[in-house]
Amino acid sequence: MPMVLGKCVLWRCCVHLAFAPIISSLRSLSMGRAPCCSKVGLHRGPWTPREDTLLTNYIQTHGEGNWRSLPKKAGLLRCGKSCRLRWMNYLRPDIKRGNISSDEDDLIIRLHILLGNRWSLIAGRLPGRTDNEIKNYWNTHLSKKLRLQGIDPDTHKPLPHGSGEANSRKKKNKKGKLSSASMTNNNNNGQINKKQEQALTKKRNKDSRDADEKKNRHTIHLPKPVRVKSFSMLPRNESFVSMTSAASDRVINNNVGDDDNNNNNNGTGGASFFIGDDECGDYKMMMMRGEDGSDDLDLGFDHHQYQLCAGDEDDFISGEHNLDKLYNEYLQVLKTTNEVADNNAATTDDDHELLDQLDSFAESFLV
DNA sequence: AATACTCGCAACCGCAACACG
DNA sequence: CCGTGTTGCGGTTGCGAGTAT
Repeated sequence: MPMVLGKCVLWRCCVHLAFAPIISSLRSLSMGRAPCCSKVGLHRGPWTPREDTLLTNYIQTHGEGNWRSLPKKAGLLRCGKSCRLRWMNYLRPDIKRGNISSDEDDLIIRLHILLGNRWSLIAGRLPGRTDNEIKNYWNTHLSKKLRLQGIDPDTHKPLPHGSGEANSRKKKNKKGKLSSASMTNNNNNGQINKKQEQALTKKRNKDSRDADEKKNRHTIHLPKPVRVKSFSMLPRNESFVSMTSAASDRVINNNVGDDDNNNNNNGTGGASFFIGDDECGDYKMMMMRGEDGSDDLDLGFDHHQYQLCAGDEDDFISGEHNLDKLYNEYLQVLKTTNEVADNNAATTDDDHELLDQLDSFAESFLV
C-alpha cells in the first residue's frame, strides 16, 4: 500500500500523465501493485550520456537524497529508484572500476562464508566496490570458481561427489528453458564430455594466468571506516552514512558480547574498536583489548584466544606495510573459524556456541 | 558468413526496514 | 502506536558482446 501511494505521487511528476494508458494504470492502482517506471512514460533501460550528465550535475550541486523528487528537479524522465541505482552503482565518483583483484576475490569469498548473500555488507569491506558489482561478480565468477574447486558456493562445504561445475550449470536460456548444453549434461548424468572438459581446462588455465598476473599488483584493503555496533547489523541508513563519511576518525567503545551474549564472555569488559582513517586518508588500526585491560583480545573461550593487535592503545598500526599484518591477522581469525566449522561434524552444544560466538565476533567488526 | 549459444553486467522488481508526522 | 512515504537490499531479468558451431 505505501508503495502504491508513493508511486501515485510519482505519477504526478510524470509529464505523460495525461496519456490514456496512464489513466488506465491509475485506475488499476486499486487492483494491484503500481508499476515503477514502465507504463507511466518514464525512460527505462540503459542510461544515455546526457542522462548521466544531468544526474551527476544535479547531485554534485544539490547532493544525494530525495530520490523521488530528484528526477523532476534534475530534468530526468526516470523514476527516483532508477536514478538512485544509477548513481550508487555507476556514477558515484568513488567507485572503482576495473578488474577485481585476487585479494578482493579472497576477501569476498571469506566474507561470504561469514555473511552469506549480504552483498552490501561485503561491498562495505571493499572500497570502491558496489554491492551490485560484488553480487554480479559472485554469481558470474566466484560461484563457478568454487564449484570448480569442488566447493558448494552456497554452503562453502564440499560438493557431493559428481556434482561439479558442469553438472550444476543448469542455466536457463532466454526463453526460460534449459539450454541444450545443460540438458546434455543432465543426460550424461554429470559426466563432462570432452569438449566441455577442454573448455573448462582452457578457462582454468586462463583463470590461473589471470591470478598470477594479479599477484604482481598485490593490494590489500582495510575495512572502510564504519560505525561498530555490538552483535547486530546496523540500520541501513547508518551503515551508509558511516561508510561514506570517512572525514573524521571515530573511536567506538564496543562491549564484545555484551547484552544477551555476555554470558559467554569473561565479563562485560569490552574490546575497544578503533576504525577510521587518519588525516592523510590512511586507515589506522583496529584496537581490541581484553576485559582485564590487557592487550589480548580475550573472547573468553577456554581454548580460543586471539591476539589480534598487541601493543598500547596509542600504538596505531598505519602505513601500507602494516596493512598486510592486519589483513593476515584478520584472515587468521577467519581461518580458525573455518577450521572449527570444518570439524563441525562431531560438535557438541558448546562447539555450536563457540561457532556462534566466532561468527558474532567476526561480524562485530565487519559491520 | 550466418546462426546459435554463452557470458557479463547494468538495470529492474518486489519487499522490508526505516523515518517521520 | 499507527499510517504513510522513503530508502536500501537481494534476487532476477534481459541486452549486447563475444564465442562456438
